[in-house]
Amino acid sequence: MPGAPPSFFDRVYRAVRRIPRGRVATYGQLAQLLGVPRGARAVGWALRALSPRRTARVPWHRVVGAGGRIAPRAGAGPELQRRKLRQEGVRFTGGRVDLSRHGLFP
DNA sequence: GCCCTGACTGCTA
DNA sequence: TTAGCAGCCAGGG
Repeated sequence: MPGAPPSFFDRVYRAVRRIPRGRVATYGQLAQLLGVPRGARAVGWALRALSPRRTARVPWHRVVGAGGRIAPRAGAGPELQRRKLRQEGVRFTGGRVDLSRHGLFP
């Protein structure tokens, strides 16, 4: 809706929804896409503010930490996130996502 | 308008 | 390899 500038939250959600199935992006990458290279923390803050309703629409599980590490403080639990990613065909190596294969920017 | 919090990141010991 | 610290950004009280 023009005239209503999307807040930082909406931008984060939109960027997350752009992540194709079977791919993952890091907080830093998302922040960079939003024009805030060092706003990884802000991205985490936005995802944390996700409402249960939004959680079903936003593939939050496709967002991982630097190096493909699963955020240890994931709201729904790192196990659930890892499980969802595996269901999408994402491979884990040593408990980390292989960004070389599934990264948004391989 | 100030202070605190937070699902991060990178460096150093 | 693991642990701790400081820096960065945005929202809420």
